[in-house]
Amino acid sequence: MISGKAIEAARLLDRLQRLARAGELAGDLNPAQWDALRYLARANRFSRTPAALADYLASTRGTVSRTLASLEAKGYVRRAGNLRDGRSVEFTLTKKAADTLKQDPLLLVAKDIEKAAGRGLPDILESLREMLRTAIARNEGRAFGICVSCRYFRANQRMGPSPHHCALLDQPLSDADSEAICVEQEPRAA
Amino acid sequence: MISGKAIEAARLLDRLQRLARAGELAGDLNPAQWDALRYLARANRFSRTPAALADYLASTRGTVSRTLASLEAKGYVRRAGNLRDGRSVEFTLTKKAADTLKQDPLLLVAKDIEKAAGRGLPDILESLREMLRTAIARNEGRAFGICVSCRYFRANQRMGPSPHHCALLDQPLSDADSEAICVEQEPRAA
DNA sequence: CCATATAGTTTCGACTAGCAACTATTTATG
DNA sequence: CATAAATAGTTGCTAGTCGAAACTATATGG
Repeated sequence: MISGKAIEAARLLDRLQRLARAGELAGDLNPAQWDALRYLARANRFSRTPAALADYLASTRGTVSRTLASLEAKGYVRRAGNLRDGRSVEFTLTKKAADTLKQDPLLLVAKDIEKAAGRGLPDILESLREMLRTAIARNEGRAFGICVSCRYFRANQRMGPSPHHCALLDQPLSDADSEAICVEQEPRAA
Repeated sequence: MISGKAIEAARLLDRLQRLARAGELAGDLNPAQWDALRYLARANRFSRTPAALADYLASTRGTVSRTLASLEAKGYVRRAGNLRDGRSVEFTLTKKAADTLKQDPLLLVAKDIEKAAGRGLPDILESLREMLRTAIARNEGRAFGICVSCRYFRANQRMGPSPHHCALLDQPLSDADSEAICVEQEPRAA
C-alpha cells in the first residue's frame, strides 16, 4: 500500500529536518522564530499578521502571538496597528532582522541541496512542489503562493508605482507586492 | 553562488517539515517523542541508549534524558541497565509503542510522497540520500546506517540464530540485527 | 590508585505548543 | 440600530523541548 521507498524517503526527510532544525537552535533565535522572520520577509502587507503566520506555520494564534512578542522584545520585528481594522496588527522586520536573515541557516541547507542534487535539481524542485501541494491539500491548509500567480491578480491596471490590482481585496499592488506571498492567494487554474 | 532553485527547494523542505511536524503534535506524543520511538524501533541493541539517540537527533543527552523519562512515564518505553557497563542504560519499546507506531504520522507523509513523486520516486530517493550524506558531513554527525552495510559487518561467521558478527564490538549478530541501524556504523567503501 | 573520560540525570531559564478563557473590535441580523 | 455572532489578538495554564552547566556514578588509562 505504501512502498518501502516512500517510507525511506519520509524518514530521510525527517532526519534532514532534524539536522536543519539543530542548525537553527544555535544563536539568538529558535526554529519557530526563524520561520516567523522568513515569513515576514516574504509576505505582502495583507499577510503580515499573527493569524496569517499561524496559518502558514500550521500553528495557533496563541503560540504565534508569543513568538512575535519575543521577537519584538529582542528587536527583530516592529508592531503597527491596522487603520482599517482596529483588531488587527501588522508586523514588519527591523534592520536587525534583515541583517540576521543574511546568515539564515536555511541557506546552508540550500547549499547542501545544490551540492547533492546537482543537475537533478529542477526535477527535485518539481517533485517537492508537488509534495507540498499534496501535503497542504491533506491538511486543508492555504497555499501561500506568490501574488502574481493568483486568480485575483490583475496586471497593469493603472499608471504609477502600484500598477497592478488585487480583485479580491480591491487594493493596488506594486511590482514588489506581486512577488510576495499572500495569505489569500489561490491558484489561477480551477 | 546559491541558486534560486536551491533556495526554493530549501524553503519547500522547511514548509513540508512544518506541516509534518504539525501532524505529530496531535495526540499523546510530540515530535521529539515520535522521533525517539521511531529510532528505538529501528536501532540495534548497541544503539538504544540516550547518548546514541542524542547523536541521532542532533540533540543533547540532557534533552533526550527527559524525553525518554516522559516516554517511560507514559508507558511507551522500558529501561534496562547494561551488565557490561554500569553507567549505561538501554531502552526498549513496549507493546503500546509498537501499536502506536502503526499509526505513525510519518506514514501520511510517505503517502504524500508516493502520490506526488510517482515514477520519479527512485530518483528523489537517491537525491535525498545524497542530501542527507552532505548534511551529515557538514554537521560532523554519524551516519546511523544499517548494520549490514558497515565496514565491520562479517556475514555468516557461524551456525545458529546469530550467524553474523560485528568486528568492531566483537559481538554476534542475528539477521534482524543486521538490518537495524547502528550508532557505530561506518560505510564500507573508503 | 588516582586522574580523567564517559553515561546519564538534574536544574535553570527561555521558549514552543495546545487549549481555553479573555478583551476588543467588526460584521451580520432581527 | 441594537445586539448577537464572528474575528483578531492576548494571556494563563500545563507539558515538554532545548542548551548549558552542575552533578552522580562508573570505567579506563597512565
